[in-house]
Amino acid sequence: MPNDLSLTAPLTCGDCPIKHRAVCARCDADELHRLDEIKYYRTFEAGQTVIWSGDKMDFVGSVVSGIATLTQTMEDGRTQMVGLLLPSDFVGRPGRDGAAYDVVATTDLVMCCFRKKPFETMMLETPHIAQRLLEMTLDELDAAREWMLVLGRKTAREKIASLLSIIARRNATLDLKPAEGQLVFDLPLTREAMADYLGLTLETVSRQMSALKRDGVILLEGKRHVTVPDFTRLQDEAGDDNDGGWLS
Amino acid sequence: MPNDLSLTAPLTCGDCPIKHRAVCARCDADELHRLDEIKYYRTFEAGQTVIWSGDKMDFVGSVVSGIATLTQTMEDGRTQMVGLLLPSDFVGRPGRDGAAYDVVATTDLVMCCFRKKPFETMMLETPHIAQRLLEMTLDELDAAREWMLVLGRKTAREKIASLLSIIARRNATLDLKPAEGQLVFDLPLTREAMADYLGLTLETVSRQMSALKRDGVILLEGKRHVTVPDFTRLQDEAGDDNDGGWLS
DNA sequence: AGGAAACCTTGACGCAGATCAAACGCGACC
DNA sequence: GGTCGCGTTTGATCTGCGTCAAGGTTTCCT
Repeated sequence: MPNDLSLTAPLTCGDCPIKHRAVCARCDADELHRLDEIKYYRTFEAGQTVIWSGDKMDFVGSVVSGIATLTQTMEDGRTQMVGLLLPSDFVGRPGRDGAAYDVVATTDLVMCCFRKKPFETMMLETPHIAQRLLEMTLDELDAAREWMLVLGRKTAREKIASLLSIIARRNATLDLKPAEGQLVFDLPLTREAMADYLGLTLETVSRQMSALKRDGVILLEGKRHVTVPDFTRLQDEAGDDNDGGWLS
Repeated sequence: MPNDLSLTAPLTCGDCPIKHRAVCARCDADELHRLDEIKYYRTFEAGQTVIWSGDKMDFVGSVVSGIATLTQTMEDGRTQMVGLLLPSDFVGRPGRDGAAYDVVATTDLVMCCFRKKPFETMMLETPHIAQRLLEMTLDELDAAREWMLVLGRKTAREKIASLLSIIARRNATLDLKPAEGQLVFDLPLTREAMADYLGLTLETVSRQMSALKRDGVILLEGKRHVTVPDFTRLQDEAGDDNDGGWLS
């Protein structure tokens, strides 16, 4: 039950400097070597756009470090974030030429890219890669659908809680203070980016963050440093899609 | 640019009685034959639940006729539809045992099913199937993300327009009256199901339908028979994600 | 035909969140 | 130090949609 908008195991490749959270058991040395041959790295500064929606996209790849967002924009300027790319997440779509969304680096970003054509031909030759990619895509689909529930049916406070849960869970290994059952992390998003993700305005996000702090649900030091209760740890049985349950 | 929550080309199989909207060019007779060997049909009545979220799911398959919905429900009863399954759409997830959503037949429904285990082993042996499935899943992902924009940023009126557009486009070949640039079809959803899809209440859906009718944007005969302007035909160049543009 | 159960429409009212507006904190740069 | 710009907070007000409630239609059952 992937509760996370971008919780997908990465494609493994030879010498990427990230610690992959999951490894594809089926990959053998040959495939890794061949992936290494067609890959290269790109770096972006915070705020830079990686790809514009509609642009020709000649690579696929995954995030090595930093954070990027996928957003859609309407003609009148309303925007909705449709995905959050954290380290090890995959971007791009074998078989499609144009990008479907804007991809923007919200922090400094390093991506491990594969040129699309050779990647595609390799996919045709090595079934494992297509199967791995299918698994990852299905996880993303689950995550997108879970987010539809958040967008369609949750209150502002619940939306914030859902987002903080996701980010906290992804960063858990880095910043966990296990003794206290709390997760501590730095928000990698501005209030505006949070609002774009949650289908809210930045003012509402700010107000609800203040409210959660006032109510003692979360701790805020400065604007970005957050402490949230770790419910995956404290009450693990209930399972399901209660997003922490930390609302009143 | 798939503008449609469930616009995916089907997996081909030998003798399904549906007219597949797209055919997998790579499938050869062998594969079709093998698919035929492990498949069977199931029928459901309107209102029946195909699978409950969390249940063990021992098959995958696609819709032959009728309409089904994928919905998620929170503990307190709030529900959000996360997918609409029209004829030729695929359900199920090779590699996962439990169903992630409730699947409910909203009309009488015929499904063409494949037992999951043999389907999976076949997928391992025939790469084309995994690749076809990947394409379909990527289309679904695009559709889900487009729906996130609808849920997060559109007004009630726009949401209704988006939904009617999608259904009209899927049914276009059936009910098109090309001379007049209009699409005519019968709504296969109750007001409540529409509300669940759009993140609204059924009252709001009803009011907005009445308003669109009053404003002359759509025609309603009875509660279900609808005529909408066909903007994909009238103003095709602008393209993009203007959902018909029939507001104001 | 009568009655019940779905399904749909319409009205009155209230509230969550949007909008408009002002001001604060903080780092960067002169 | 001053001031510019950006991100953020907070307040006042407005409004779209939810909520509650009543009544209408259609279909189906006895």
